[in-house]
Amino acid sequence: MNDQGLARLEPRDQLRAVGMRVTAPRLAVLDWLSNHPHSTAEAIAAGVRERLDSVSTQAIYDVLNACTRAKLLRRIEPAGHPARFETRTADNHHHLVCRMCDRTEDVDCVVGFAPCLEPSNALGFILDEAEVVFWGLCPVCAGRSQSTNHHIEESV
Amino acid sequence: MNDQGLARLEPRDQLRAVGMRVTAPRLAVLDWLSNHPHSTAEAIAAGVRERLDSVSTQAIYDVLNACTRAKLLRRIEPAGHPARFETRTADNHHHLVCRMCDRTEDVDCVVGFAPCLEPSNALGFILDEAEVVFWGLCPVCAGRSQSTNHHIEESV
DNA sequence: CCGTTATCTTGACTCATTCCAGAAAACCTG
DNA sequence: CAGGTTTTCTGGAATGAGTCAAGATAACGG
Repeated sequence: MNDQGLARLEPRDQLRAVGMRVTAPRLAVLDWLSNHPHSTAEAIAAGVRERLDSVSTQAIYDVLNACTRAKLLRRIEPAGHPARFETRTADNHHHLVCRMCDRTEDVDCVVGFAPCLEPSNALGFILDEAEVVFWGLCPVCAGRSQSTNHHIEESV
Repeated sequence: MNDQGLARLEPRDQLRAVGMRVTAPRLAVLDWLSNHPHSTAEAIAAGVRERLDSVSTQAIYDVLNACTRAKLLRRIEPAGHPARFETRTADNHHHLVCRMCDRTEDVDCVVGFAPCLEPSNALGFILDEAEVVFWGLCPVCAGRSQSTNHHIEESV
């Protein structure tokens, strides 16, 4: 079973495939994330509690850590933000993050499969991952900040 | 005065150039960082206290934040690690981080000046920075982990 | 040298996350 | 499908990195 295959399974079978026990909190977390990628632990906890009505915060963190270790989830940690999680683990894709509203979106590799995985000079390091975060403003915030600036300019 | 020029000035003159007051904690932090790039706030505090014998932790954070805002310093925050600071701010270079010992080194842009600053599809985001972190093992840790594995294989 | 204003000190506090010990539940086994 | 093992979950305390706030101190501009 390769990673690509794993992603197509139901949460229940994904857990079985990596030898993890099937529990309600795990199913709920995986299910929530498949519909709400890039959620924080807090948002996931809120979503999971909507349908399980009682899950400890610690359980959420345990589930996220166990699934990340088992490669069912991927954790991203944009500078200055709490960690976010996603179910898309099969490829080394990257992220766009809005500096204003924190909206986070996927972007495919810039150059073929592993972009930039060969830096100009690796100084002897043995690399296993190239993590790329593009920072900027999402279309909504870009529009808003422009109109805000406009407003400020007018009122000065 | 452009950014390249700033970098060549003494700390005292860098501060003056951006209109900040010259204080002992600021001089000590800038001086320490020019000799110890990629230090954490804690390491910087320790270094600064060696020659100032009394600086509050809050002062260290204030200095780091003020200088980062003024672009005299750049802050990098590798996932799962406390923030690190460096004086090299004139270019958009990237970093190698060792997963084992946290050693952090600079690498130049992979492709020309702003590598990857154009993702395949920016989804309408207006980007201002492409942050790249290469994760792996530094030469020392790679050597050590290889000999460790060897040892394990032998002992099994 | 003085006044203004930025900076520093001290100490409380937040946030995201982890650690711990015991209770509960999932899986294997017969 | 009951019993035993082992993993996972609960509840509560604790951690690390960093921020907030109020008053004391010290840079700079005149």
